[in-house]
Amino acid sequence: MSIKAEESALKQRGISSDPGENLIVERIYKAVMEQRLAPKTKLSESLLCETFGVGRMRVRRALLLLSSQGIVDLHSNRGAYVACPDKSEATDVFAARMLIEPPLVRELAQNANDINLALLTEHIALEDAARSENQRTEIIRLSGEFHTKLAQATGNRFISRMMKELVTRTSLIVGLFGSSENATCPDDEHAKILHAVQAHDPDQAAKLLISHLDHIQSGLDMDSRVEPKDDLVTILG
Amino acid sequence: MSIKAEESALKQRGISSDPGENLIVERIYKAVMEQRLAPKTKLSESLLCETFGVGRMRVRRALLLLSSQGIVDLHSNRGAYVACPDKSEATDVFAARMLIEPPLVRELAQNANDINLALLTEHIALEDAARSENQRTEIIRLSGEFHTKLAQATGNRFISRMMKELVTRTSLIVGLFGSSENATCPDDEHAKILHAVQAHDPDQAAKLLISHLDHIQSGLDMDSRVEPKDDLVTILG
DNA sequence: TATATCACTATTGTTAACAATTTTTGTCAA
DNA sequence: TTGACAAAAATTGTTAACAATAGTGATATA
Repeated sequence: MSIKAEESALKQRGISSDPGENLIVERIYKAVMEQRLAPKTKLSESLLCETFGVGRMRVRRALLLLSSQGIVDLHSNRGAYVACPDKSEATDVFAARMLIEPPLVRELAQNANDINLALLTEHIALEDAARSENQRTEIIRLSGEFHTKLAQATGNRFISRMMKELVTRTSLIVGLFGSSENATCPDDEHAKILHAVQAHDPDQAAKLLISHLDHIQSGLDMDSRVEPKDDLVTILG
Repeated sequence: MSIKAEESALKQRGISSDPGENLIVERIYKAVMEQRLAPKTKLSESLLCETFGVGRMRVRRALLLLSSQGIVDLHSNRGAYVACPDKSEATDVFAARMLIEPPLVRELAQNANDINLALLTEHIALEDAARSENQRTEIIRLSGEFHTKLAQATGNRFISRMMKELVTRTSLIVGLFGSSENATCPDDEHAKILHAVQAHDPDQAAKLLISHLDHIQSGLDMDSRVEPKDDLVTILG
């Protein structure tokens, strides 16, 4: 299905009236979230044009947007590359999450909205399903998106956007520095956090969240390296 | 001084190797922060091209970046307009700030870095100066930027970016909904917050910050309206 | 006078050709 | 073989012409 077709399909449902580079952005975002696109992978304009069946203008706009979200780096006259966070950025990302997420779940535990909590329960079911079927990329993506959905449950668009950005960065970081074994944290931690939220226990929710983040961070080896690989057309298709 | 000249000047100092639409972005950002650019003001491409002496491409890239930061809204085939937050967005902005800023100043109060605190002291001096000289736009901008600099004092680039975005939005909101009298909060509140931070008193710092935000928010009248006006060339020059 | 329609203008969106830069390739000499 | 240099190719950056759309005003009609 071509981009244009998808776009007009969305338009009919009234979902998107804005330019269609969002689809390119979303696909690359998803590929990064699933760690199918390794850091430093080059995203050449011509390749993306062919892959998505779109003109160069769209691709360039998409790359600019992705760069403003920190997902790709633009090097003048040299093109776009998947962002490659270093140790110091990794530190910042986790520090930021440690700052924001505890008050976030505290807030949720206090002002629980049943509908949104139901969505989270549903999400955890998806995670479990993916885990039991051993779908690596799904597990990775859903695992990150749990935190995004926590933020969405507040109903606050700014908090949602911030968390989405931080989670995406985290995905890059885990891909870069994560030792292969715990790339997938063997998690019921998400479920426990959700339970604490549902039990209206802010302290417990915050405590579990902090140890969850600690757990993820301590599973990183800041001296690992990974090489870009694979075929872009396959990855993004 | 033309954009190109400014840009190469920056380049020489090694500050910016990326495309020069950043300068356009920064100028519009600043104009918004100083409430010289009212919400809904149209930012036409041709006018911006002339104003900044730049091609259409640069302008369009700048507008796209500004839209990704929520500073302008892009309407398909109709152009770019300064963002006009509604009541619900205003609520979200303050809720987000209430969530993030208290832990932020707590963190600062605990891990105070003398150099960064000195910068904040300096900033407050600037605010005082602007106030005593009655420089309206300076006061407004500096007043907002105090919070941005609080975030910068953490040394965490993500926290800084988030706060910068929230503060910018706040500026738009205060411009829209702020009753004219307290457009400038008669502030020693910033100084008090800083003192609490310097005294390593997280609780007090957080408490003062919360009441400060409450103060700003309660000074808003959610039924006000403002009309776009003035000459863009003057505003941005 | 009010309203609807149509042509016109102004503005934005898109494309394709061109320019500039980087990367690669090939050649030659040490 | 290695290194430096130069030409060629590939890629990105820019510009300008063209297409499409929305806004404006005039005209005609009820």
